[in-house]
Amino acid sequence: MGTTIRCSECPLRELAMFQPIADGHRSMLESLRLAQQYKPAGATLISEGQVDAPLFTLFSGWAYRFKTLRDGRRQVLNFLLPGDFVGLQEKVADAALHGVEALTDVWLCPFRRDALWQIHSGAPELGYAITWLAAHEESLIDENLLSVGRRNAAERIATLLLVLYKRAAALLDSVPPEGIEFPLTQQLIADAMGLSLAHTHRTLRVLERMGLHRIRDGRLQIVNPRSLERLADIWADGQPAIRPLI
Amino acid sequence: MGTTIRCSECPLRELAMFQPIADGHRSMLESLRLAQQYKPAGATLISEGQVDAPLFTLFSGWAYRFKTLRDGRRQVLNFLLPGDFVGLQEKVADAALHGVEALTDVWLCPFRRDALWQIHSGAPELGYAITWLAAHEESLIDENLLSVGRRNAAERIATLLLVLYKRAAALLDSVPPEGIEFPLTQQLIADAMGLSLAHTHRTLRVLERMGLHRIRDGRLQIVNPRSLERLADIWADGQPAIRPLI
DNA sequence: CGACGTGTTGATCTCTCTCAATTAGAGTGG
DNA sequence: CCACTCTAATTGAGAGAGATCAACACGTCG
Repeated sequence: MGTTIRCSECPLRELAMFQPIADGHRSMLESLRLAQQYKPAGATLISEGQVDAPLFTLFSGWAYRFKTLRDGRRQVLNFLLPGDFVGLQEKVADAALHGVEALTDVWLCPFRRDALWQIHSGAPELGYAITWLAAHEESLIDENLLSVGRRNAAERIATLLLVLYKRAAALLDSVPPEGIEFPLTQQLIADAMGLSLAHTHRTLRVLERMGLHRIRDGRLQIVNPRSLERLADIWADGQPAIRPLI
Repeated sequence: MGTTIRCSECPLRELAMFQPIADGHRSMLESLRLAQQYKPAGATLISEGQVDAPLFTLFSGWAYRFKTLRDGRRQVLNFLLPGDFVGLQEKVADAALHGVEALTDVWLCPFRRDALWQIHSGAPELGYAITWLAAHEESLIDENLLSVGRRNAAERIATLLLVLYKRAAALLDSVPPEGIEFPLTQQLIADAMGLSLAHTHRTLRVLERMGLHRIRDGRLQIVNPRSLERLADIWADGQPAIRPLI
């Protein structure tokens, strides 16, 4: 796990959820890429206000984007899973308008600073894919905004668990009976859903007691998907069948 | 106001806030464009769940994107002003995940369904601009999510007024003393900030009594920008100096 | 072993919601 | 010109979801 994996051997691409890519495009990406980087859990990947932020694809592990107010109140904007493309927003602003932090140990595939333009100009298909990814991430945030603005605590948490479960499960060949890896702390759930820690905890307890889900040893099981979905009120399951990977 | 304005004579482009564009690109856009469309205030531009949603640039007027829950609770995701590019998200999903409604009478510059790909493949600079716009809109929603998740009612409303004021003012040569056009109802402000109508009204009153702003006859004046900014706790004023226009 | 992070829980408080009316202005039809 | 309707703004009273504050438990780790 110390050496750089070549794009031509990228295991992420093996997954059915990612679009196939032409060999030419694959090698182009490889030429724009730098060596893979490892960062431990808790590491800052992009700091709020950072001027020359990196551009990378999350290769493994979980991370999250967030914003904070001066007095310390923090809002998690969304969670990042393998395959997510990070740093786009920094390219439209002088400085990063949000921070990104590793939630677990992560590996990144960083790109050269000029990669965004190189990709657009050299491979329109991939440029289109980047636009796609940007629009897709926005749709995730839209869903979060709906949660935080209009759902009550139980509904918010049900929605979050469900959405994260589906996203994480899509990256697995099959979901083990103990459920998926789920590294979120209650504080993080609270910060993502605009709730206090205490209320998040109590609400989590209620859902668990109702037999909707279970979180044990850093793993999440969805016990009663039907009820959770009814609570969350999600239609259009949100998860596209297949997506690009840059 | 009944005839289609040619892109080569587009008055929006005259504004300093929009990037200049090469003649070739301008004519390309023109070839991908359909006739301008007028829609009255309240018209549905894209309905939630719509399958083959249009792609357009808002030419004049205000609109907003929103999502609703089955029981009718509604969350406004963001407001759209002239120059905003709409319908990108619909291209990454089978169906529109949100609705778009005209807030005032509007004029649209709709594009052919295949325009997105044509632009990316035929003019990478414009493809890049589209990615830019997508990332920029996401940053607006990030700010909204921070508001709704972590700011109290007064802070939320201060933030919204300030941000909308700046965006709208940037589209004007100069701001008249009566302030900018401001067509939002209190219900809409409530739905955007995740508040109830009653509390929105009371909070608006408080801010006005404190001498921070004034809303009269559909116009918004910022009376005390300093205090509003302190309340809103906005750094990095968020508004890029110059942006693309598709 | 003490420090620290995370989970857990009780008691209290308050911001914001809900429900209910009332007012004001614009538009419509007779 | 006036009744009628509708939308948006306005306001009061009461209720409640969720915040805040304060402990305590438990496991890990240097």
